[in-house]
Amino acid sequence: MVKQRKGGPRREESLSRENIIQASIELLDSDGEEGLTFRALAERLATGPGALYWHIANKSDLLIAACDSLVARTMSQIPVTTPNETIRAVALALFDLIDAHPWLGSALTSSPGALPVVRVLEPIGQQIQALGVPDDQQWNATGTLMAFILGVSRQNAANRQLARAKNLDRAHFLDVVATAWSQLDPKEHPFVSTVVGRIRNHDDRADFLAGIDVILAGIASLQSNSRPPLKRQRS
Amino acid sequence: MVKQRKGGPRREESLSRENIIQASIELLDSDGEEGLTFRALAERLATGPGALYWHIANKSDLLIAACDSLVARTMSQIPVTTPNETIRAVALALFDLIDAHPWLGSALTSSPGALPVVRVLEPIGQQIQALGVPDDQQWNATGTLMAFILGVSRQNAANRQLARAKNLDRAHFLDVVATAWSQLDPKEHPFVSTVVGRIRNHDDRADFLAGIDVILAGIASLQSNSRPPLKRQRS
DNA sequence: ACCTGAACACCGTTCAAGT
DNA sequence: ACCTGAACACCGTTCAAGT
Repeated sequence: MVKQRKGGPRREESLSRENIIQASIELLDSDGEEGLTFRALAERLATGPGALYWHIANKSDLLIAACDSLVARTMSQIPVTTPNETIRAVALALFDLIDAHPWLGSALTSSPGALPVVRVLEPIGQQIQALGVPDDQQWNATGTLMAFILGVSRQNAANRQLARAKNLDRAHFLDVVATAWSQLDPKEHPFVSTVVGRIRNHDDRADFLAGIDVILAGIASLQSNSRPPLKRQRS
Repeated sequence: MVKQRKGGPRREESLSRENIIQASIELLDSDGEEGLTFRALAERLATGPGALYWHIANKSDLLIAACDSLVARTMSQIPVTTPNETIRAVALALFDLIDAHPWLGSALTSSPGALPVVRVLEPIGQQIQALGVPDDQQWNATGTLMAFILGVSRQNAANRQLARAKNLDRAHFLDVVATAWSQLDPKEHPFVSTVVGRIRNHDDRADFLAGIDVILAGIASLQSNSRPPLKRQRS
């Protein structure tokens, strides 16, 4: 709406990488992932689309930078208590962050080895080390947790964006799924039939925490057994 | 290349939904996710882009249909043995399928309650029931497994598509990540520093199976809550 | 009923030209 | 050094017009 240029030659309002990143976050939060276009961003910053390319490499670069800005701030605020509690805190913080900014989901997916992912992987790995997990199992334990945390958070974000794109609220979204599932043949879908009733009032956040606890229990039980409890024979 | 029209008026080659879906799969497999455009698809089928809309609703509809075609075939071929072995077989089959067709990753993400997901959820839930997990924990156990399986498979697919887009093979891709991680300050990243050496030769498939076993162990240990979990797993 | 293909309303990115 | 904005090479989707 208001073009900053009008007011006067304030140096602070000139284009900069940080400037552009913050404007991108606002745009992504207000208009969703497909709301971030170079034209819309340029208009908000009262410039032309080409000018942005002086400060950022491309759209992927911009998305990762916007993502890292939020992830860095969030992860720096996690209190460290016991290992399991800290892992739960990191997991929940990321879940809530992605829930509040669904576009983070795809940003994290498309930059697997980049800084944002490291900011989550590192504290979880440290707590796995603090739990006393043997060296050769640390990667397995941490990777499993990490995959679960990112997987759930991203699917949650995707659901939210999907509902938004179709102009459905959460209740309607779940209703569509529940209705579809209840029309399946119960003989062929005994499991889905038994859980379909719980779909409408389930709590994504509670389910997420329960999953974290299943994995933490698995990590603990693999350690406490002197012999490997789940020996695989063949694929 | 060859326009079917030339040959003659073969009725079998006229446009149909099934026709379009199979051509889409070929296009997605050969050219990747961004290779599927209505113009390219129309050219391959020797027609115009508008004609496709007579048979399919939109691009999302097309992607889900193509996805379901592959998932249905794969899931129908899983042999049912013991619960844990069957769960591993389902998980591995989906992992390998998405690995071979990375575009399945986004197709599954963008249709959470749809048929393709149900085809995986149902057999896993059935085996969780067969394991004797109590009713009120079945959703938790199945959902945790499902989230992990889809999460890992999708990230794997995303990595593959990322590497493809940058014209990197797997070795180079891992090298980029390993190099970036080894340049981080080891004091601030004690965990990442210890695992960076194993990045270049890790096996995604083996890591995936190890994660499945962690979760299965967690499910087993949560069931026998009071006693130490020394139950034999081969049922 | 089914197909055609031009047209609409967009994209990300580039680049000669400006200051 | 930094910005402008037209231009390029695309998209998904629509729709009047054809058969």
